[in-house]
Amino acid sequence: MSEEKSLNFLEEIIENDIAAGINNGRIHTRFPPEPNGYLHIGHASSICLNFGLAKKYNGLCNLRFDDTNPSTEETEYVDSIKADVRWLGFEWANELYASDYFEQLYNFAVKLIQKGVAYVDDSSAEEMAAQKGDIGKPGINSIFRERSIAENLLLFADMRAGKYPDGAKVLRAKIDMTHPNLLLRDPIIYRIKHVAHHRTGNKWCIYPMYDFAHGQSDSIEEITHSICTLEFIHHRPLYDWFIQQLEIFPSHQYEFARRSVSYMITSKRKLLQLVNEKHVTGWDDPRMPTISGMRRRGYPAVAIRQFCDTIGVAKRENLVDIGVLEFCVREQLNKTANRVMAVLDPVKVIITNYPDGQTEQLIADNNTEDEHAGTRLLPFGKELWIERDDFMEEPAKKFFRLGPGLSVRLKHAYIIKCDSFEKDENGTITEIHCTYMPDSKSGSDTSGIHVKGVIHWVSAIHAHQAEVRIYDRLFTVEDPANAEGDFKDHINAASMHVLPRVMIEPSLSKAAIGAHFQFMRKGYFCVDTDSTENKIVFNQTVGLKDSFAKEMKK
RNA sequence: AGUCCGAUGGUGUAAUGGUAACACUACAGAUUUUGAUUCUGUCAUUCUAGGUUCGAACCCUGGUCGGACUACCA
Repeated sequence: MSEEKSLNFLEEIIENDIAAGINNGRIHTRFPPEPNGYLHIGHASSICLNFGLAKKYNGLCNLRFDDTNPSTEETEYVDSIKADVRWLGFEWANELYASDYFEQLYNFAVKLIQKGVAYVDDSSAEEMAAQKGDIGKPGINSIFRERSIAENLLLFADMRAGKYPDGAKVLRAKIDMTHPNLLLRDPIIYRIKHVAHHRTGNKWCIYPMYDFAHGQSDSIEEITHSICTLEFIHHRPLYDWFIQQLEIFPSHQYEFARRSVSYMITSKRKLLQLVNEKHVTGWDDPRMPTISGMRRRGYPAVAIRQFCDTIGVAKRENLVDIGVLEFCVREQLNKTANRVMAVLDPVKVIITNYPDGQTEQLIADNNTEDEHAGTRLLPFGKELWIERDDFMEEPAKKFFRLGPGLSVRLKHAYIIKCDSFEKDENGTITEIHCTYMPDSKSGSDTSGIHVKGVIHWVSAIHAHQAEVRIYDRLFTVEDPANAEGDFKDHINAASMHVLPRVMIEPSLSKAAIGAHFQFMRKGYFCVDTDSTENKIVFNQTVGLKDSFAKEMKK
């Protein structure tokens, strides 16, 4: 009964708050993306946290789009974000938009003016920057700081009415130009932008700054625990100041360290660059760390959730080994993916003592890890395709596969022995000649022969062809965001290999888009969205562990 | 320079004043009709100097190191 799992620091805060009766034990979180890009693995972490916490403590979690900058935001992104959150397995209590609060936010600003703690400033961006001071050096007051309340009210109304061009005026909070926290040196809270908004159209020509929208949006929604990443820690005093001045619901913000994963990049700006400059085929390129990319690559949602859970949450910087993510993916797929046979790099095997033209149907289990997975029929014949690297002309030590005089088990089928082989003028093996042991058939083996190696194969006359895309990490360095030079200098030029002529067993030819398989002894693969009626395309999701390859490297 | 945040095996996370643990990785072995899976084992950890205490990863003080902050972005 006492399967006590330790709490992370946020759970601890929440449990303490519940125990103290704060908000009567009500828990309400939110996931607040800006719709200016696709969600990535870092967002997945935040989604799992916010939705997960709400679920664990019988609370609610909103999906709120922080859409305060119309220049960068688009409906396409809204749609993709909703799809990704749902695919990850979460459903929001309310779908909300900061833009829904524009009128209320405007009134909040008016209230600050009336209280004498906000003013309209005509200074240019350069002037304000100059007056701001510096780290460790106090700023100086703007000459517009002491305008009368009446004048500020009038000016702000005129800003809304569109009487001024972009950049002519801003509304600022009047706090303290000498504050050690730069964010409290009279921050801008409204700016003029004659730009259409993806939801409000041309209704507004002034837009609140993120800092004047985010905290109040949380407050309006009565979010109890407003969870965000560490870089917003300096903003908290500002949000608290607004809440206090406006006398509205006191949401509390808590910050955690964003999760970095090795060989990945999670800057929306940089990801957008990869897309725009065609280093990848799109936001959902299977090499991208986006949720849509990982989905297309074949990572199961449950694996991503498990990953987020495994790496936990804390406040220190981190760089999580991508191997942990791959482990979670393999662990899920091992339980769920049906086993099939596909030969990625084919070489012909001819079984000389097998009758010409004969075929037989073998029974193959789909997944021994899943007792409900069932079996399928697998055709066998005289000519087979096997993997080129399952044959060695001069077998290495401990090579348990095919080579002159060596015997091997064909999975689900017979034991064969290699008698001879043929090469072309380049030294490439073209054909391998074997004999099979008729009494060694899987399931009814009476041969008494024991072989150590088992290889996969596909019957040549029954084989279908497929394109398979093999992926490697997108970057060559562990931490591309912090590596020397531009992050694009570290793009892995060989991050994708296309195998145009892979031999697949016939059962695979009608697999549905998105279906997961284990290609035995090779890895996990899924059917790509590029597949058509006549051509099926597979993505390699992740390879199998390969202790033999590791051994050979030594 | 100022303010704030952080520091536990190679990596990530626990231990909340009482034997430093779990996962991944690495390594070794067992099982295996996937060199997969599974199972067993091994290596390896509290930034530093003081203080409080019977007892400190934990509390206090100083230091060191790392990070964040100076957009009409979020």
